[in-house]
This record gives sequence, structure tokens and C-alpha cells, in this order.
Amino acid sequence: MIRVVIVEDNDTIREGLKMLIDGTEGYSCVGSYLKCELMLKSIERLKPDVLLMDIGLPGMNGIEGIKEVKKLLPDLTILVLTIYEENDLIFEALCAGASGYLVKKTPPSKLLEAIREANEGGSPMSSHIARKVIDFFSKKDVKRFPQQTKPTSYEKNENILTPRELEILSGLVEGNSFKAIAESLYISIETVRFHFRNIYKKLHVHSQSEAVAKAIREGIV
Amino acid sequence: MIRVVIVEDNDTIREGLKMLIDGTEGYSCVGSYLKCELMLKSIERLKPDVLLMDIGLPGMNGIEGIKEVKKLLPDLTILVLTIYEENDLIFEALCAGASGYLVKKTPPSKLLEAIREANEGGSPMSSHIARKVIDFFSKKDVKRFPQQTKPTSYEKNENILTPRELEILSGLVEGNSFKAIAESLYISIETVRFHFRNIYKKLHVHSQSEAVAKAIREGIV
DNA sequence: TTTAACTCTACCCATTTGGGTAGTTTTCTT
DNA sequence: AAGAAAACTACCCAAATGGGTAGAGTTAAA
Repeated sequence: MIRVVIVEDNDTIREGLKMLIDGTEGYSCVGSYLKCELMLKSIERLKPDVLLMDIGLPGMNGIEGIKEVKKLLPDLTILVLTIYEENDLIFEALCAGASGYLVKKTPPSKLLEAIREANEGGSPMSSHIARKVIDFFSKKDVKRFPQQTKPTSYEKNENILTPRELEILSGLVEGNSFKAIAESLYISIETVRFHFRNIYKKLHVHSQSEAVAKAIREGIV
Repeated sequence: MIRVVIVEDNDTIREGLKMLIDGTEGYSCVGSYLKCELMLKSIERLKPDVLLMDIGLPGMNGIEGIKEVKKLLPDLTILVLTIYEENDLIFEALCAGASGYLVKKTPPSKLLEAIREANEGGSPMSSHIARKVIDFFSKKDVKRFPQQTKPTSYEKNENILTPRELEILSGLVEGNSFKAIAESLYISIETVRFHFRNIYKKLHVHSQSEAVAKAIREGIV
């Protein structure tokens, strides 16, 4: 059961949301308020999983509301509902701690799905809002990412690892789990584990960390 | 009619995508390639609306591919398909010019919807990927921003690691297990684990391998 | 054609790790 | 003296990992 609290000043919308949530299996609206101030007084007691919050509120600004509620419950998942797709508000809300950002015209089914996704660690966003966030990254040329061309180790035993083993070791160095590596290569995790046992023997290591350190430092990958 | 080009090395997936797109009203697959290099030769002639691109490709790196194709068609909408939900890749792709980022397990209906949304100026993202993007805004003090601020290389806050955390991370990079680190520092393994939880949060990683790779590559240790 | 090297899959088991909660103590700053 | 930040410890659980055995099929070279 996902416990939801709503903050929304429009009576019609608020009641509609409440009915939608309470009327759906697995969801429960444990509180609904028309102002942040009221919500803040009860939020700790209610211990909701997700807070649905209108951003264009009278009285306390929605952004302020997010900051305040985050002080009380830092890990609360907050979904922002908005009419405007206004840049500054989006970024301020996200910085303040919102996990997702939806336009109000989002259909009920999508909204429920978004609540569930947010509760499970996702960040549902209306796609036009997501674009604004994305653009923030693409505009600037973030330099990092060394993208090092490896110094062709002309060394001796570079060939001790088979092509497949190199491929698998690379997956690890890129930060993937055995499971992720298995999926990316379309083989079973057992095979991945088998290869790693052999890789460890050849590199004389006994853990992921050692293998990664050695692989990077010796330019194996 | 949305004109789509596909780059995907796995034959089964590529053909499946092509059939899905061609078989759907309003969508047309005008090209499908197993390598970026091949796609780049034809892309200008094909004038697609959306480019669906696998990021884990042989030969030319998917990120490189995005950069190259953006040189040819700066306004092309690019959707990245991936198996990994790997932080660096996500941000590299977005910085390179991708508009959306989907995991491969996205069901066909969602994929078609994503293509349409992207074509209409949105940025469809799998919600767990979106969360990773969002986290860079909320978690750290990404000071004031949008437009004017410098690239804020999105996790330049490696220096937020405390001296003790650096010491412990070094132990890992040197190939030690949690237990070995604990013994060498005369603290309990629980303390080591505690520090690693904090280190992981700060570095935005979730495993030893990721932490080691990041530590070495970014010169943290 | 036999061998060797490589790749793949499946079990088993014990240990380690990732992530969470819930504290106490120390140290430094205000 | 109070508070914040850092360091430390413990306990829980689920998942991932390290290492073992045992076997399959493939390919290329001897």
C-alpha cells in the first residue's frame, strides 16, 4: 500500500486526486491539504511514502514547502504537479528535493503509474519537462570523461587473457555487476562467474576491486 | 510519418525494432545499421526524424557516434537504448546530445510512445534513469544555476570525501577487502561498511568496482 | 583425428557486500 | 556550552560474490 499525501489548493482537483488514489487498489491517500503550512504540521505523523504537491500555491511557495518538508522527512519522495513548464521552477523544485515533475494534464492512469514508479525509486517526468532538464546537460560541453586511449601495452603477458575474458573484464571496469554483464553479452551469469574465476587466476587477484585496479593501472582494458 | 533510423548490433533486436516501427501506423524505419560507421555514411541522405541508438556498440563507441552524427545533423533527435543504467554513460550520452534514454526492456508500446514524444520535443526517459539525472540536482548543492553557471561538472564534489573516507577508499583501491581494511586501521568492519555507504552516496556508485574505477580515473586516490 | 584451448551452463557452499536502521563518542566550531 | 560534522559500532536482511565440482559444445591446430 503506497501512502500518499496531497497538497493542492484547487478543491476540485484535490478531491479528484484523493478519490483517484483511494479508489485504486494498492494506493491510499492518508492526507490532503490546500496549503503547505497545514501539511507540514501533520506530515511527520502521517509518514507517507509519496507527497504529491502542487507548485503554484498561495501562501508558502511550493519550493519553500519542498525544502521545509525535506527538513522533516529527508527521504520522502516528492512528486511535483504543475501547470507551468517554467524553467526556473523546475530546477528549483528539483534542487529542493523533488523526485519527479508532472504536468497537471497527466491522465489518471499515468499519474498512478508515476506515483508507483517514484515510490520504487524512479523519477517520472512529463517528457517535455524532462527535455528541459536534459538540455541543461547537452548545452554545456562537460569536459571530464578522460576517454583515455590506452597506451597499447606492448608488454609481455598482455595476451594471457582471452578476447572473451577481456570483454567481460571491461564490463566490470565500467562498473557493471555480473548480472548486468551477463545480460549485455546475452550469456548466463554462471558463465560470467566462470570467466571471472579464470580471470582472477590469471591476474593473481581475488576480488572485483583488485581486478579493476589492476586492469586500469596496467592498461589491460 | 515519423522517420526512424536504428543503430543496434544485435540482429534479433534490430530486426525486431524495425518490424515494430514499420508495422505501426505513422512510423517508418528508413534505415537500420549494426554499426555507427555505416549509419554515418547515410544519415544525411535519409533525413530521419529520430535516431534510435544502442549505446553498447562494437567498433565506434556509442557516445562517439552521437557526437559525430550531431556534427552532421545538429538538430536530429537521438534516443539512446541501453542495457546498463550506468551513470557515466548516461551523462556522457546526454552531454553528447541525446534527447532521451531508455532501457532495452522498455515494452514496445512504450517505445513507440517514446519515439513520438521525442519527435514532439519531449525527452522520454525510463524512470530509474531519470532518477539518476534528478539526483544530481537534488543531492548535492548544485548551486544556483541554470543558464549562466559553468558546466558544474556534475560531480566535481569528490573533494567532499572526508580524510577518513579517502583513507578507506584507498584501502579498497589497493585491493583489500572490508575486513582487511578494518584490521589495518584498527577499526571494526562495521565502521568500514559505514564509511563505504557514505562514500558510495557521495560518488554516486553502488559497488566496489565502480568506486575503484572512479577513484583511479578521477585521481581521487 | 585427436588434442588443446576456449566458451558456455549448472549445481553447491560459505562469505562478502549493499543498504537499512539506530545509536554513541569524539572533535571542532560557534 | 551548544551544535554540527565526523568517526565509530552494532544488528538486520537480501543479494552478490568467490570458489568448488562437473560437464557440454566449438574451433583451430597438431
